[in-house]
Amino acid sequence: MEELVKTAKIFSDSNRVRIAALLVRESQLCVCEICDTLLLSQPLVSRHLKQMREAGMLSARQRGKWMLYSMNRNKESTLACWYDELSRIASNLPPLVACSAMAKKNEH
Amino acid sequence: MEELVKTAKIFSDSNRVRIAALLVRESQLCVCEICDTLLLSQPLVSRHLKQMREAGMLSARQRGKWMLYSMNRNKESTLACWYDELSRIASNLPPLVACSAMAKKNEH
DNA sequence: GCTTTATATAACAATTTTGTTATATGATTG
DNA sequence: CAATCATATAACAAAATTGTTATATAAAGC
Repeated sequence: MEELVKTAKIFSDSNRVRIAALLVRESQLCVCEICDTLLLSQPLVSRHLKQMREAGMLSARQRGKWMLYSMNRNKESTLACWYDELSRIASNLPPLVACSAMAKKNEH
Repeated sequence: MEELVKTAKIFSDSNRVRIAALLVRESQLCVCEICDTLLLSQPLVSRHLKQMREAGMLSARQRGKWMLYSMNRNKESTLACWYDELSRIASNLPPLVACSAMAKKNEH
């Protein structure tokens, strides 16, 4: 039951749902891309991401000064049944505001 | 999205999850059966039931002085994917403490 | 090495949520 | 019709959550 409640707590805030949906759509994003796309403050996004990471919902890996976040596609978990819904929500979110600094870095 | 967040808010509290699971298992219950089975205070259960009813998750019908609550099996909604999980949770809940007064009434 | 950039964390006020106690309502029973 | 029983609601304190502003950390660029 704790697992279900933990997952539900994450999705009980609409900003976290938007972040999750965006990550489902874009696969992998740095913090500033989420802020710029969803028009949310950086500390707020960082904290939401921390909560989602603690719930085992996403993983982070460092790339230079950027932290890249991506959803954990965990088939076993309660999460599975959310993905269709998240994809649907994602289609109504604004287009990605990509991180130009990171794009430039990646050219090298 | 509001629908998903609303449903998640309901399941973000473990007492509401236990109430939902019990209702899935027992089909229809009065308030005092929920209180006695889950060892929760009556006002707390009443308020949780109100929240769940407002979220469109369950229906109530009056029978004498009892209010009988039951889950809405709404296939279309986000709810569908929760039922398996709720059934599993229900199997770990205490056995039903039935309302003896209502049982006696029903004999007539 | 100093500055800039990306992210994390801390500290705070405002709001929401939970669980309790007390009380109201409304049907039933004696 | 007075007392009782089941439920709902109100009022409250405690705890949790959100969003903000300010600051810390740590990598990169110049």
